Amino acid sequence: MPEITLPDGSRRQFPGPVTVQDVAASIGAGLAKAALAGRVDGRLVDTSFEIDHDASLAIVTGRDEDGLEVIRHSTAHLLAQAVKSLFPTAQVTIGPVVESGFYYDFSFERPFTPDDLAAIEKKMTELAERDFTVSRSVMPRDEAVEYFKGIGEAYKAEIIASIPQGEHISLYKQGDFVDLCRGPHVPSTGRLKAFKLMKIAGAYWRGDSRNEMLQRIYGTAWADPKALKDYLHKLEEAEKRDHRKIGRQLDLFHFQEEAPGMVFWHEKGWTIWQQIEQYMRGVLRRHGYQEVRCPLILDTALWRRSGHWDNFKENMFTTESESRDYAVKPMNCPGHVQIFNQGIKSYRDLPLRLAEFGSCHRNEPSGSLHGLMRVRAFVQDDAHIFCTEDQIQGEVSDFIDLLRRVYADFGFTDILVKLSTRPAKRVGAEAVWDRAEAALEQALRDKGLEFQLQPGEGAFYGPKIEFSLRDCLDRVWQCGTIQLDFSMPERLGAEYVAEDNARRVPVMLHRAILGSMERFIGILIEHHAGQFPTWLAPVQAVTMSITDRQAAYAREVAESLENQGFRVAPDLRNEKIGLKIREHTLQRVPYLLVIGEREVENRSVAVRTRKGDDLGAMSITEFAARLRQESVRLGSGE
RNA sequence: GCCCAUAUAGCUCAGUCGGUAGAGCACUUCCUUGGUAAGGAAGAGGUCACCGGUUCAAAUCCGGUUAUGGGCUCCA
Repeated sequence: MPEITLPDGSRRQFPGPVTVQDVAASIGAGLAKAALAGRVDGRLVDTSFEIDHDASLAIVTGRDEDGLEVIRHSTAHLLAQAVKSLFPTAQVTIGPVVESGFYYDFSFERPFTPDDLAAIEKKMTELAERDFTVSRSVMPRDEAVEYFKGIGEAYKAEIIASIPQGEHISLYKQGDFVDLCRGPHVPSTGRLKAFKLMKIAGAYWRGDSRNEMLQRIYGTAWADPKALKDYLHKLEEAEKRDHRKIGRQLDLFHFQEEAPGMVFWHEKGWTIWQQIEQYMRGVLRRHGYQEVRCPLILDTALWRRSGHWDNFKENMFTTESESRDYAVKPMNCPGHVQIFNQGIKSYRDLPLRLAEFGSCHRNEPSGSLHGLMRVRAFVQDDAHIFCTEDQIQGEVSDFIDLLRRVYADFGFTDILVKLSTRPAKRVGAEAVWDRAEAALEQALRDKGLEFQLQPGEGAFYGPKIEFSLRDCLDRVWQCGTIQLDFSMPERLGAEYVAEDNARRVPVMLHRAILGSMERFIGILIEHHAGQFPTWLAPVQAVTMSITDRQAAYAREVAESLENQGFRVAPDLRNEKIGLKIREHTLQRVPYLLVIGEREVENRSVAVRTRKGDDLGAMSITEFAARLRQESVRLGSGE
């Protein structure tokens, strides 16, 4: 006599074992039709799952996050079924759910083409309409290995063989297609009615670049056609915010073939850069940093001592002169240690914070370059803090606070935080790593910050906290970071005189707030869709004459505002005011100042915003006050 | 680096079966002096990414290189 407790707290008695489907049907026909899965005592199960004891149950439909996940997972199976049906020699591997969709990796003798993709999608629709029942069965591991070997699915057999012996594994069958899967799945393929295959890509078997390359098909799936349409529309909108597109439209920067992964900054893009750099200088000044500047190339011997040569020599640019070998710096830290090493440092000098807008070059893999986000030549807002072990906690804590204030000034509040711990390839003693990792974790916990743990993802010299932001397509890019380093100071001979007159090696913290200027500007462009806040806008206002008779006054107003430190340009062209408004609006200039006979007479300007709001006529002084209020470099660290 | 795709005017793109390249916008000149998102006319502009091959003939077909895009791997 199982008693089922539903999410609203109501209870239902059943005379004997019941399935999730039965319970849904007992509540209502509509729910029975919408049920995709169930959550029994917290565990996600198929609608065919039989409940034989008192339990809590939530019916999962397409409206739940869980339901959407089930739909996506089942659509991945539908994809595999379609591929096997059209291309019987293709072998299936894995097909998980990802953000807003799913993918499935196949091994096949030739690459899939866009035509194949269309044919596969058509076949999927057909298979969905035939409404195959999706049924679950269980098999001992060894039997499953033999089964998949028997039907020629070598990859599946390999995956199952890596599951511990003696365990039972579950299989799902729809039509004549059988796949290894933990489930749950939709009751039948007819429940899948809003999906689209998005793209074909290569992916290594088991994510290892030494393995063969499989063919990955990405798709998206939703509870209903409207949700699918909304999603596709959202993607189109996101494309309009692409920083590469806006960079061209707003004349901010360009790339060209002779300098792959290296940016040509145009005046307007460089103006934004300068605003950010000046803002950051203010931040550094108020927070006890000294700004320095080191050589761009250094003798290879120094990179050998720092350990970078062993780890990254294939990604470093090198040059040679008068039989001396140099490497172009990929990092600023060895340079900063050289500055620290000048003169004798006392514990009284610590913490010593050296900052640099450090120009770095890294020969990144050609396939990884991506607009401003991943480049080969970039500038880090880098700094290294030399301190004692006792000072770590406070420095890390202060840094996190500072970073969050700076990000807020740029309009970012949604920050992803990750803690990365010791990698396989590393330097330094285990006990040192233990302390370093504990220190970072403690700092995060003290702030009550949610973070994701990434075991094995740390730098070779120490663990790190990463702060990431998302681009217009929700791709995640690391920006800020703080990394502990107990190794490099020793390798490069840094030391200070302690209170007891002994020589000690300082701890070094590597940290960047924005990360790389290039990447940060890329994210900033997408975040604001090119509509930069006034304090960052390359051109803050344009004065526009209506006829040639107002040219002198329009020029005078622009000059007056320029002299007050604003970025204002006159547009005196012999064009209609409508055209000027259109062009400068498209250029996302925050304020458009219309100047006709009336304004000349009153010594005023008629102000229009890029959003189309008419603020009416005001005096130059009044407008300047408004501009001034919006142009102050924001408040970080005040 | 690996897989797939793409490369035509400053930008966005068209170019069928291989027969010496086209549109819109932008640009230049002229007309127009017009009050809140495109006034009109004329003109100029291309070694079809680069190298090689097939062919009487290549933007077009084939091979290679480079770059870009989407993924994968990597990311101090």
